[in-house]
Amino acid sequence: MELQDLKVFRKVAETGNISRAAKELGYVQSNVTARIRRLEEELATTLFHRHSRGVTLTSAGRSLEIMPFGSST
Amino acid sequence: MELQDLKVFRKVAETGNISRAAKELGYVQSNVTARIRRLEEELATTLFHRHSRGVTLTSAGRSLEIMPFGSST
DNA sequence: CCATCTTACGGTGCTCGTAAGTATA
DNA sequence: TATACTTACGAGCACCGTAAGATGG
Repeated sequence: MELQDLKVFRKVAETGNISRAAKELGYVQSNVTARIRRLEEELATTLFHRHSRGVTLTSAGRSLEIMPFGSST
Repeated sequence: MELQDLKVFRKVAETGNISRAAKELGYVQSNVTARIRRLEEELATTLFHRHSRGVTLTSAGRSLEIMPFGSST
C-alpha cells in the first residue's frame, strides 16, 4: 500500500461518496473506483459497502481509516 | 513520493552502496539507480554523491533520511 | 430521470530484468 | 581487472481519462 492509495481511501471515507472524492482529488470517478478495488484486492478485504447513495466503511475500512499515516494533509 | 521510494532510498543510505542495497531489496542494481534518479528528479535535488566506491548522502539526502515515515521495517 | 458505482478500452508512464557502457583504483 | 554506477531496451502493469453500462430511488 502506497501513500497515494491511502490518500484516496481517506477522501472516499471522508465524503462517503466516490464521485465527490474523485472531484475533490482531481480524478475522474472511474479511477477512484478502480483504485479502491485494487486496494481492497491487495488487502484481501472489503473496505466499503456500496449502496445507491454512496459508500460507507466496513469494519475493516474503519480499521484502515485510523492508521496514523499521512495526516499532514 | 511513495513509501516504496523511501524504502529504497533508506536502504541505499544505510549501505552507502547501490549494488548492495539492490541485492538486499531483491532488485537488480540498475533499477535502484533509476529509482533514486527519479526520486531526485521529483524532489528536484541531489540525494547522493556518487563516487567509485559507492555513494554518500548529500545534505538534502540527510534531511530526507530523518523523515519520520516507515520506520516500522 | 438522476445520482452513483462499475466495466471496457486505449494511451502513457513506471517498474522490472537483461545487457552493454563508463569510470576509478 | 574488479567493483560500482549509468544507459538502452523491451515486457508487463498501474494509472489516467473517455465512454458506455448497471442499479436504485
